Amino acid sequence: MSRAALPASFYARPTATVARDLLGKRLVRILDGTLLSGLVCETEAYGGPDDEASHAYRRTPRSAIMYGPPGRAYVYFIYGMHYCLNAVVETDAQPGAVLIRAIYPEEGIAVMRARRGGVSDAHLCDGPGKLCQALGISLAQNGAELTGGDLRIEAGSPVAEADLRSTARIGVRGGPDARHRPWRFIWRPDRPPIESAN
DNA sequence: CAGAAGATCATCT
DNA sequence: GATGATCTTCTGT
Repeated sequence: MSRAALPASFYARPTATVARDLLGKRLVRILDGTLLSGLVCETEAYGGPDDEASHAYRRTPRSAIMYGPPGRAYVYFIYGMHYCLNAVVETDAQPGAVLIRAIYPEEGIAVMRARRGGVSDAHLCDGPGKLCQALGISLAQNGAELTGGDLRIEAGSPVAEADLRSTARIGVRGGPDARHRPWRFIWRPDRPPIESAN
């Protein structure tokens, strides 16, 4: 499979575009020397001057990284117990971020199971806090370069890319006019990649 | 410095 | 569908 990390130019585009295009891409995490990965299947777009829900709506110490170069990880701690992983997108003029909401686990599933404390496979990584727990992502990864290293995003598999060429396979919810809900992009492949392997 | 809210999750009814 | 867990971050005083 292709193991080329996406270049920074991939992220230097409008937030919703990046959120859409991240579907099917491979999120890779090297944890204690073990490779864990899964295909991105749900994202959410935050950004733009009118998005009050975006952490970049106001510039604070926490959101400062969103004003930096695109292609880095923005990790924050929420509800006293969960971490959320974002990709910084756009430019310093239009800061934005894409929340990675869910992935289909593919590699290193045994490790993910252990880290998730016995939940069923269907719920290993089906939420922003869950995937961070499964992949060992915390504030230590804040600011990490997603273009290479222990936390990176690679091109998707040919099968995933082909499936995503059909717009019908992508669900979209929210948007600026839907009660200020952020754009959410959902990809549900015909055959969930989880095999009983690993 | 106090107070409230929060891009969530697991569990319970 | 509702609730508790748990604490950082931000805002107003």
